[in-house]
Amino acid sequence: MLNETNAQCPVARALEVLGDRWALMILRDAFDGLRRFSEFQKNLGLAKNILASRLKLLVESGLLQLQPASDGSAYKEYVLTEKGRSVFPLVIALRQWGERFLFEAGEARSALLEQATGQAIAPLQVRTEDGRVLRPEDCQRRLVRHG
Amino acid sequence: MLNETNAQCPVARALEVLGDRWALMILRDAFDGLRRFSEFQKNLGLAKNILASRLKLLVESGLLQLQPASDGSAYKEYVLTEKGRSVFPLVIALRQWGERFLFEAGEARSALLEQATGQAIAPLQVRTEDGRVLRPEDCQRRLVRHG
DNA sequence: CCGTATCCATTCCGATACTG
DNA sequence: CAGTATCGGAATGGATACGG
Repeated sequence: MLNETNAQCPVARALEVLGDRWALMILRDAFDGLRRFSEFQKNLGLAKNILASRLKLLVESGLLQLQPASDGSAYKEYVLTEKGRSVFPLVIALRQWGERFLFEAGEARSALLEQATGQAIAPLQVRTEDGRVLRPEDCQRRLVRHG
Repeated sequence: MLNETNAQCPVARALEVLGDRWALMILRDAFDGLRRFSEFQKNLGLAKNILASRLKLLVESGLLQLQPASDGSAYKEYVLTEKGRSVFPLVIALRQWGERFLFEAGEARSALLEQATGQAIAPLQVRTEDGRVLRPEDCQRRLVRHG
């Protein structure tokens, strides 16, 4: 997918790992606390061979890590690494965008922002380091390229 | 891709639109100021028929909008709608994650956060509405489901 | 339970040629 | 310039069977 220009683009590189159809769904479930192969499979409803290959990719990419099962059983668990946990803002961005634009009025949107903490999440905003909110128009032609 | 469980998940819905191999790359370029068919094609290096179908999808999904060309030529331009501009934090999240984890030390990372504004972007953080930083561990089992 | 191996259907993508 | 039409190959996904 990457040509020479885009090989230097961090967005393009990130999409090489995360742009897959299942990667972010698996990570979403991992953030939800899922760890076991069968849990992912049940919740995602995808074929086992596909799940196996995606999990392997995520492990190889360093987003997930295989660990002994926490319940003492003989099996392994897939747990997020620091690199994987760092995808959190991305998943939240997806979630907020989906909530805002992809639900009809009738679909109980109000409940969607509630968390286990009982505390709503504030909308993600892009800010400069001095605290100003940065809008897309403000950084045209510099989002991608280096020079 | 969506089963019944995930059809109600805003992350899954968002990925139905944005999880495509090209959608976020096109939007990235749109944030960079690209508007014309040929500009996208040149920068992304994908086949014209593919680009045409993706642009059509993005227009149908309400992320892009066809407008008369700003330079007075006879052609049309693809410009971001409000819905499309709202993907901005997501692209920034991708970018920051890519910069942090997908570049080696030798690859001039320092320049990557510079913007046209000359001002660095602060790392995106997920916060509750009362201002506390929210980490993934804090909201297990409530990221996706409603009930 | 946790995968791997195999097979098949479908979808996606790139290249090319063509049109207004 | 901005697409559409067509085609072949590659990648993807699902189902099933099998093994540790």
